[in-house]
Amino acid sequence: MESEKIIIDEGKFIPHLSVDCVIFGFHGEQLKVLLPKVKSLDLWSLPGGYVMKDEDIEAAAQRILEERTGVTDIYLEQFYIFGKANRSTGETLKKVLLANNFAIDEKSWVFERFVSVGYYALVDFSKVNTKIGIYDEVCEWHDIHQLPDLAFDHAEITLKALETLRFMLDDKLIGLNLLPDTFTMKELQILYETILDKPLRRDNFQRKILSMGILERVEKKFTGAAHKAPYLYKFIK
Amino acid sequence: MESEKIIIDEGKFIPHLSVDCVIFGFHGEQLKVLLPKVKSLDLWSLPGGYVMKDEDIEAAAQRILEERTGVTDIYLEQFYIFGKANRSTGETLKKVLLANNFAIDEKSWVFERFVSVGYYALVDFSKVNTKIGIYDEVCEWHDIHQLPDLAFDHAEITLKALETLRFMLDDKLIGLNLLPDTFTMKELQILYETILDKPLRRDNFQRKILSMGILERVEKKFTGAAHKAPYLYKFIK
DNA sequence: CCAAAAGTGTTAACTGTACACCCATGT
DNA sequence: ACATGGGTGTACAGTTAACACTTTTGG
Repeated sequence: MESEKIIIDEGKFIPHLSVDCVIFGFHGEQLKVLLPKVKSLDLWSLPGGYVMKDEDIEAAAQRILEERTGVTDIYLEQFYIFGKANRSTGETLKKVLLANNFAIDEKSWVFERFVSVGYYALVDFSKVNTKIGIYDEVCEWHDIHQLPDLAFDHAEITLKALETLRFMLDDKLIGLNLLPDTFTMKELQILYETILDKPLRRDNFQRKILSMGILERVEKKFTGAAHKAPYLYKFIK
Repeated sequence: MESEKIIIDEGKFIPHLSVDCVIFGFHGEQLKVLLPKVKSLDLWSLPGGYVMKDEDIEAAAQRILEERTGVTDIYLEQFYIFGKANRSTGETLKKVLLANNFAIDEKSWVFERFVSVGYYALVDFSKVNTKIGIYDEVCEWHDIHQLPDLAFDHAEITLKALETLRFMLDDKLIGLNLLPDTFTMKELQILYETILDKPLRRDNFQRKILSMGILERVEKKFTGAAHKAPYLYKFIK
């Protein structure tokens, strides 16, 4: 089945440089990561891409995120640059291109050594419409504790992203980016417990969060359950 | 004075990528940064360089640091990647090359957009023998509070390095890398006060540091001053 | 009226800060 | 002996963690 090959315009991009995104979401009391799977291959990887020659790196990350989630203005943070000379091999990428009927130029930089900028993103799970990329068969959410084998050093990148997320969590209450616009204190607590992977005390957690003065009580949420209705909160400003 | 031009071998390096190092030292109760000044131009910048095509980025940073300080195994940490599309201009570099009798290839990537990986390094001031780079006239220590104007966005990079250093200081007692092998508690305290730019209590500082259990008392240091001789400490392990 | 979970008052434990005193040293 | 700075005991304050009680909801 030889058909016309598809050619990528490598001249548009900064050679040897890529952006990889660890996209976190929260659903069903689980912390999830959005992962595409390459067409025809049993190969999962982080959503990533190249940086255009006149594009800010952060803009490239935003572009890649929008392509996969359909969401604009995503919360994201650069967390590390992965620069080991032997961290990737061109062989894997060649398999990907072959499986997708792309032309392979053996001399291209895309098969050589890569430096990758790691970004982590926090998105409201309910707002995301996952989209597959040009090489992908599917793009799915995976439980952080049950990730498939990942290509290259993407498992290491994911782990470092998670560690950074944990480290930064208290600082700025960034976890809110993973929740819908309004939420109960219980939901926020479960989110924190999930990310930190340890139980928190209900009473003290509530006080600590409220003492930051960045949440506003909106209304009561009647769940139909046989207990006091919790308040809904939203982020101020 | 037209002589034979010097040509750099750009093919050795990853294009559009550079490493910039903020080298911290401590001397005379002042926090210092090591800065080279370009020959014939009134232009100060951070020590930096390119990454060879088969070289780990961190190895590149180590190489750049060794070239300037003569010290091996320097403590260094990657702290940020600076990736704005318009952060540098080729014009400044052209002036530098002109002033140094280097050949200029107008089409070279070195005059285009750069992505720079920022590393900060902590060195024992007394072990450093500063060396000038190929474009430099001098390479000198500058007080962090009295920096000259810096080229490109190097002032911003330096500030971010300092902020990161302050943020990380408590975590791992990394400040020790700025001192000689043995030191008094007073010296360590002054170092911390200098970095954090605020006074600390002598008694509580001593207890806090010792409670970390990573310092060992070595011997007393008789200074010849009319007071109790302080202990010398060294880092355990 | 009861069970379940939300919200809050109170207390205990811990940590960090401040003050004090004693010790060693050279003049 | 005394002035100077190092080392440490202790008390106070502020913060965080633990416990307990009250409130609200639907069965």
